[in-house]
Amino acid sequence: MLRISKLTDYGTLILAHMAGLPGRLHSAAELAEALGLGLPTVSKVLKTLGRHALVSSQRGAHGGYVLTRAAEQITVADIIDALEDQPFGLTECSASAGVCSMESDCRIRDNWLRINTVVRQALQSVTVADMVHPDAPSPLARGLVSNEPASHRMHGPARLGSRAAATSLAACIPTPRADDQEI
Amino acid sequence: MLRISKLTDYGTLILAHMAGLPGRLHSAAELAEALGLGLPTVSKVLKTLGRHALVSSQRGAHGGYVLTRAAEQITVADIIDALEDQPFGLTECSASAGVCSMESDCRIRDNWLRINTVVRQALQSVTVADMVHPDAPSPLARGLVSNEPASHRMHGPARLGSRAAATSLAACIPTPRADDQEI
DNA sequence: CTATACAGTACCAATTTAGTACTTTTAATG
DNA sequence: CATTAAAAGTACTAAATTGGTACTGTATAG
Repeated sequence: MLRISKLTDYGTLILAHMAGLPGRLHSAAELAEALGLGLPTVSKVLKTLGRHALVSSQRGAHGGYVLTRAAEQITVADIIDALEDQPFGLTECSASAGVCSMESDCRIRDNWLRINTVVRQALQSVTVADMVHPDAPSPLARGLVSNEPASHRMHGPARLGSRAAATSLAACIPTPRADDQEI
Repeated sequence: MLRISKLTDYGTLILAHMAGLPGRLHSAAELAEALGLGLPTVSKVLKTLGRHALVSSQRGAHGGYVLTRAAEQITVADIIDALEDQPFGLTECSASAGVCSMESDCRIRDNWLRINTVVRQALQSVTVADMVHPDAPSPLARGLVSNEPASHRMHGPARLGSRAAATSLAACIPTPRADDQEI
């Protein structure tokens, strides 16, 4: 139904909460309490996030979890990759391969692959840090086209400068059409 | 799991196939045969598409379905809206309202709303016609930034010229980050 | 008036997802 | 070194969603 799973949603909540008090250890119990979620559930999410190296854990008494990277460097796409078990892709045939039945030479598939790319890029453009800071407008809102990206965006590795011309999603409004309805 | 349902996928196949032979009536049986799908399933999809006015039906002997609009004016977003029963939105709280439990003042939600918008725009930018024509590169691929949009794109209503500066999704590569992994 | 084809409803089966329980391992601390 | 706090791992149950089918009704062409 084109939804992320609840666990993934919890993941964003948990990481955002942890990002609010950086450097500190957060026990699963503390997070469950703060977010109003069940302890086993929070625990499960954190374990998975740990397995994907988004948080690291300290076992034993006074243990807990910490973010392994700065909140600015954890994207929504990362969280989805960690918590959704199937590989990313809006359709089965575009996520995996060779499942498409027949006919139409599957030009369709090519289009899904492209759509996937765009969707994924949208998800990669939002970080946990964006979720936390109330003041800073989200990257989707602020005009990133101005060649001065938000400062906290600077210390990520691999910022392909080559595509600097179009870093804004807000500015990226593809031609809307006919029955433009509310979201 | 961030997937569209199979029925929605079938919907794109069916509509694309119909778009290949425009003006003609297509019976559910014919489509099922051509696409290698079960007749009841195809029938179900077509009924739903009919209810959402993407196809119209002719009952009785030699009846069948036709597209109600030009293939250029049916977007992937339209198909999703018709066939997925829940309202569009990547998270429950961003699709509906007032389900968010507590805490964090839900700045999170705002961000999801924005992400939704971008994703939806991507889905709105691809039409059934794009799925069919093998030669014409998809709008996601071709550089729409060039101020001459593909001709078939012209007869849609409401083409907000004001945003003409950035009509390309391909050009819209938001700053990629750290662990850029394959899709 | 019969055959064909859509319309609607309801149902069943299978998959996915969410949440829970229980056991094991690790580390801090008195 | 025993106790306690906390994560790790595994497995299971229950609920929700999805996909597919069956059956009954209605319209139309010939």
